[in-house]
Amino acid sequence: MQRVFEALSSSVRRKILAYLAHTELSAGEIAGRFSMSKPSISQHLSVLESAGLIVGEKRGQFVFYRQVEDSLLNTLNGFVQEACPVGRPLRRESAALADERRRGEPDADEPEPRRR
Amino acid sequence: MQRVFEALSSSVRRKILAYLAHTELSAGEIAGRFSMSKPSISQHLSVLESAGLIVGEKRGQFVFYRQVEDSLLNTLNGFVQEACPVGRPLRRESAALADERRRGEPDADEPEPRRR
DNA sequence: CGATTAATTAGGCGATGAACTAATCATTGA
DNA sequence: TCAATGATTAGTTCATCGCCTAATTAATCG
Repeated sequence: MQRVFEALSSSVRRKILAYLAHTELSAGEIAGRFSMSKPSISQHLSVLESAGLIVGEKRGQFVFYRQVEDSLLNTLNGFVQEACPVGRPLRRESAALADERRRGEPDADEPEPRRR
Repeated sequence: MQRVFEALSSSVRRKILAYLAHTELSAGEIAGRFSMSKPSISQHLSVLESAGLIVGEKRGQFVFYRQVEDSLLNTLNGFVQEACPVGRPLRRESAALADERRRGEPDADEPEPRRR
């Protein structure tokens, strides 16, 4: 999940995903759509691939990239469920928190007190 | 949109959102749950607020933060529409989710990011 | 009015990210 | 086999991020 959000934090990478939304493209074809060096784009592609958002397949001289459809949706879905108010049954932590707040009782979750 | 994804790229900030999923909390209450200085948390809160994901309201001595519910969902929705290969799978996923929720099904746990 | 508590601002510092050029690897085709 | 093309790896530079401590602003209370 960390890698996915990190990957999505770049507008270039989001744009690449948009380019790959409906077709596969070779690394060069992708790079050709940006005013940026090919190695830089290659780096972005590798970030996206590490995040499991796209996959590259080498065919002959070219590497064709395409989206891994499931993972994007699953990740967003997972996040929404965790952090969205209207999302479904509360994550334990948050539920406990809301509950505890109702009682006005503090608690130590994972943090340790900090000096100052 | 840029700011939103930037904000979400930090696990600390995502965790803050999770804490605020079902209740509001003061800056200090939030900071108390992390082993990190208050100024650092304050900075994270300001990033989240700049992204329009949360809002802080000063009441007396305290600043209470809560989520801005709409914007998070709208942003994710906008991105999904733009970058997802098909609109269909989303609906199917959503339908399955709703269905599953109707049955009171426990959730699949957080998937671990894959190695590569 | 001080003193205390909550929170933010300011400034500094190390780590990380993102870009480039140059070099290398792999495949194709004359 | 050798030149050309596609792509990645290596190595460098520069800006930004994220954390810290110290100082400042704002509100509460004796």
